[in-house]
Amino acid sequence: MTKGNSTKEFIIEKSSELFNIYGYHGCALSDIMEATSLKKGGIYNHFKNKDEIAVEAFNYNLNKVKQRFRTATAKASTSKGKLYAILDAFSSFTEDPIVKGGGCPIFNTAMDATNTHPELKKKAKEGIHVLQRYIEIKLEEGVARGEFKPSIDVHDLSSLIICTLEGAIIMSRVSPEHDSIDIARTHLKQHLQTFVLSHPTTQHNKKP
Amino acid sequence: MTKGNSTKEFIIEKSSELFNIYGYHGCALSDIMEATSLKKGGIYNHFKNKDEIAVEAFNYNLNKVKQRFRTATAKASTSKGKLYAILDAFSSFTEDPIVKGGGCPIFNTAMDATNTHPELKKKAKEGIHVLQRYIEIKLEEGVARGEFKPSIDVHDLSSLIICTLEGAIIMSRVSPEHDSIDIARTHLKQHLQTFVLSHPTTQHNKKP
Amino acid sequence: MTKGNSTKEFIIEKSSELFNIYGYHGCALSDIMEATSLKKGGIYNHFKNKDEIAVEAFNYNLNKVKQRFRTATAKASTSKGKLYAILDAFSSFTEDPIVKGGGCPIFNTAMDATNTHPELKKKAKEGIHVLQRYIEIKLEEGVARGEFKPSIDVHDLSSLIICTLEGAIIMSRVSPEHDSIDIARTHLKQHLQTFVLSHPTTQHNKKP
Amino acid sequence: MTKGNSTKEFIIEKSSELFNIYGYHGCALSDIMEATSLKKGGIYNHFKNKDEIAVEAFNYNLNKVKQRFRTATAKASTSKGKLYAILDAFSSFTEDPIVKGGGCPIFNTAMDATNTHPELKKKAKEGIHVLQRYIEIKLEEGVARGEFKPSIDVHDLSSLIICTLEGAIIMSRVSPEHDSIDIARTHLKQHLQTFVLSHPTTQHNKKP
DNA sequence: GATGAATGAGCCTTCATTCAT
DNA sequence: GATGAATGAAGGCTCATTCAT
Repeated sequence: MTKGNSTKEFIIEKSSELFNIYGYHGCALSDIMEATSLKKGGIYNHFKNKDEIAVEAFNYNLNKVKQRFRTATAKASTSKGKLYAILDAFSSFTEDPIVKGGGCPIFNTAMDATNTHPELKKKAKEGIHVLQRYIEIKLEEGVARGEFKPSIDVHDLSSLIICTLEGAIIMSRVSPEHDSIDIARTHLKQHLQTFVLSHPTTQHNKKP
Repeated sequence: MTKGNSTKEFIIEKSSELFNIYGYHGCALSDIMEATSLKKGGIYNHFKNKDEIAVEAFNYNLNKVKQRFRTATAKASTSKGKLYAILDAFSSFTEDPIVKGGGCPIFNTAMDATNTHPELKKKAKEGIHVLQRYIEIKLEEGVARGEFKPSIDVHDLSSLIICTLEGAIIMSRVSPEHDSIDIARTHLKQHLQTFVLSHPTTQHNKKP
Repeated sequence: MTKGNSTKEFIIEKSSELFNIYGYHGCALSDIMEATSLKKGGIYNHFKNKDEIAVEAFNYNLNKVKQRFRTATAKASTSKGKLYAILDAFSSFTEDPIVKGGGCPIFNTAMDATNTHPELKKKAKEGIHVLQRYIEIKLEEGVARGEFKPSIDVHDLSSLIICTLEGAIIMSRVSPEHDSIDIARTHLKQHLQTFVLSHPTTQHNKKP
Repeated sequence: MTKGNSTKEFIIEKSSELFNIYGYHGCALSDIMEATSLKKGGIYNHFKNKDEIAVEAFNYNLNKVKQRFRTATAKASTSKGKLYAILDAFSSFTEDPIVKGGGCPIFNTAMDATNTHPELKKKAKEGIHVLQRYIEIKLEEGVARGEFKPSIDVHDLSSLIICTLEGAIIMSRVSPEHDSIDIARTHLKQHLQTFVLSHPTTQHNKKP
């Protein structure tokens, strides 16, 4: 990696944190300058404008999210294991944040960019779609493997999983003292046990 | 109400939309000037700074949210009816937005203000707490009335309802073409039927 | 005149000099700030951008040019007198500049804006057209009054007068030690004597 | 010619167009980079700064102007022929521009550099002087050869020719739809016929 | 109560230039 | 001889805020 590339990568890394923390409008170039110890010109040598930095920073964060899910599912051999690993991966966003500022960078960007930055919003939307498709595929595989009931609606179920856990992540971000993410995860696991798994493990979930 | 007060109210109304659409940093005073057809001085006569407008605008939106829940639950006579009305009220955020810009203004503000505006974040957090407490009370009433099982954990259940539906509202805001909010609501109703209601109505939910 | 208007007028006056001296790109807002002792915001309260200042500054200078021609021709009662007054007015640009920086602000702007500022170029072009039309009218009047030969081509003659004198003004601006403007004026007067006036005064022009 | 020299020459060629089109302040180094497909360093290897490029670019254009006059006069054998060729050469600036951007690069630079770039202004002034001297010499030769009247003032006549035609060239640049250059040329030829040539050809010029 | 004029700080971006590689 | 990375200064413009009127 040349010096230029590593500097560019460095700017993206730092910016990816700043944008996740402060949002697009809340993160000024002067913040990036300070975080990177570079001057304006030094930054603009690598990007044609702030938008380009923001987009690349988003891609960087998106990859980190994907990576976390890939790593999590890779460890499991069964579809059930993979599905549970996905739930756990979502939960991990709270204890072990993907990026400084916390929460899920995809949803953070989605919220930040809606109504203010069409290009970034589009990227975030695509990110959500990728995430949902990732879960759908795991569900389809489970059905194909006979682990999950053929009657399940993979679209609806993946949507439900994302909404429930992303909602909980946001709530945890605002109220870290609450256990919203655990509640959400526990609930979803119970739901999967009851309605999705072909051969549910006998267990006693006390939480409704 | 004096003329001054009504002008102030007018500024708050307009600002409440702008802040919900663009966020704190994304909404400039010049936007408020344009929306109100007032000049700088005309606005600063009523507020000491932008923060004060933002806080009052948030309160204004928070009241609208509360009002919608109150109106919804008032129509129902049973606890189950009230609880279902709450779920429907959440869903209504998408078809019939509380405020221009869509979504839930409490969560919108929470996302926008975390890491950027401590005072506003605190207000949003309190708003979420009020919302959760409101649902808890309805659950407690249902238990007291024998409609809901005494075994339910009202804290966990209220948390789950909010996370699931707020997550879905955000997803709908970003991807309006998805039916995430209906999926979430249907799921929660099925869950309530199965695990919360003391005397569930017999019904055949096909969706898992 | 309100304070605002007088400030705006003041900015235009100062800018009209700066733009004539340095051109559009050569005159920075900081120059206008210094010349007016105002800060950026104070200037932008009166104009929406630099272009608007430049256009109004051009109009201001254009009016000064028109005024000089009007004043000059007003003193003469015959068409010949008016025409000669126009030639003298052009010459006066050199000894008694219309605006700081010298030359003719219309042609200065025309040169400055061609290829760099379409809107300003258009204004300058219109200014030249107005100037030419002004001379044409004086020529037509002279023909109508029987002072000028009916055979003259007012378009060609007005074009010739402007080109010759504007060319000389530019040359004087670059080489003030040369008498190019006098040479041009003398030549044109001789030409008018010989070819335009119906009843030329007998005189002995020694210059070819 | 070494590779370095040819690169330098290439930069000058490209820059000479850009400066003629946009002027000194209007032509950024980034424009030269784009036009030459060279990077910053590649340009600064050959010039110590932008000024040096501008000066060499001016010289380059000045040479092209000189060349056009030399070529034009070389074809004629009589002084009258050479003088008329000079007038035609001026006119050719409009139909067949010396350099992209049109007009006369000497006067373009003179207008651009007055008040903004002393060194460049001095070069332009020298260029005008060279041009005037060139015409004076042709006039003197004509007198010596008995073609032109001995009474003519070569200084005044050369000044008149330049002013008239350069003024017309500028006017053509701003208003290409006008025939200012033809009007100017026709006028000057008639003037030469009448007042300069020792043995004028009988002809009937209809234009005054 | 509302205006308009003014400010200072900050915004994103481009400038010409330098220099190690 | 050419590059790419970096800089400091300056570019035009918008920000939230103040205050005399």
